Amino acid sequence: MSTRREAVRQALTESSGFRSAQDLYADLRADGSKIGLTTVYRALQALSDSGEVDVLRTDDGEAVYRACDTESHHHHLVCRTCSTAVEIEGPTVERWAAEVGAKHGFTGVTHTVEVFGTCGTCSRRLAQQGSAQQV
Amino acid sequence: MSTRREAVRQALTESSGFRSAQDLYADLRADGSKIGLTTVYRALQALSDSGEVDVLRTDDGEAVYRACDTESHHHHLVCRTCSTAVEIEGPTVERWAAEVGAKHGFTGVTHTVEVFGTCGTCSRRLAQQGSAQQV
DNA sequence: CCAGTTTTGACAATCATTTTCGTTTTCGTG
DNA sequence: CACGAAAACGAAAATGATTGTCAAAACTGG
Repeated sequence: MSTRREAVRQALTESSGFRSAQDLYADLRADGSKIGLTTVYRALQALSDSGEVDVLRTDDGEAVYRACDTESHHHHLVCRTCSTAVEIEGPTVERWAAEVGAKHGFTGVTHTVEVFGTCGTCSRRLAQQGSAQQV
Repeated sequence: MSTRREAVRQALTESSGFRSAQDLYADLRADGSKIGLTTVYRALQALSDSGEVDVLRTDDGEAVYRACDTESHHHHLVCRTCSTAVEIEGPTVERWAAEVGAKHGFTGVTHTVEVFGTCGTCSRRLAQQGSAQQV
């Protein structure tokens, strides 16, 4: 609804990867916005509550957000270097998780699955830098 | 090596679920130990570096640890209520993750997979409380 | 333009985790 | 056993992301 929240959603949409609240705040300020950090957090909270953005935690516990194309259940293939993410479906995994849960008598089974790696672009760039010392 | 680290490992082994550093610190102090919080963090850091314990992040970003039976790659089926965890293998998932990564040109592909649910014991208890109002 | 509600943002407060740094233990060696 | 270096400790301060507080600003219907 509000303009601010829209601005945050917009900033998030401009990136194909996951961004942290602090990142987005920096982006928006860099673009000249006078938005406050608190508002960015509030907007992200609202957006994730409504399912409009996906959230996940980095290894050091920081929350990162992404505006995905689909709001239906999916997972991500994330580049460790540039953080770009590809949305992936995994019917195989969905079934597997449900079965594993049931087999052990668990109810209300859900799961989190994220795949990490180095995307093609970053792989090539890193390989070049590694061999030719082009810094 | 050190006695303190051994105490932390021990405290962790006594639980079948994931515990946070703060939890373990409280446990140890409750048992009369004079260990410091800093040491608990250091021990957990060392233990996870050496692969002796598994770490994952809760939804609110807190790090939780578990002393698993095997040091080889595996995943967990975790109870949302009591945090008890079962170690699970998922050859299907391993293959799937590798394929997905390769298909999109990613290299050095890894993945995180955790399954959550309510374990049988907790399910029954919650069901009873729900129907009979036995609080 | 006005009273009331919602949104905002500066600043303070939280809380897990990390650093810092002086003290205590552990250990190898003479 | 004694001694000094190195490793381990722990209390307290620092850090950094996130949340709470609260007064000012923007928006609403009338």
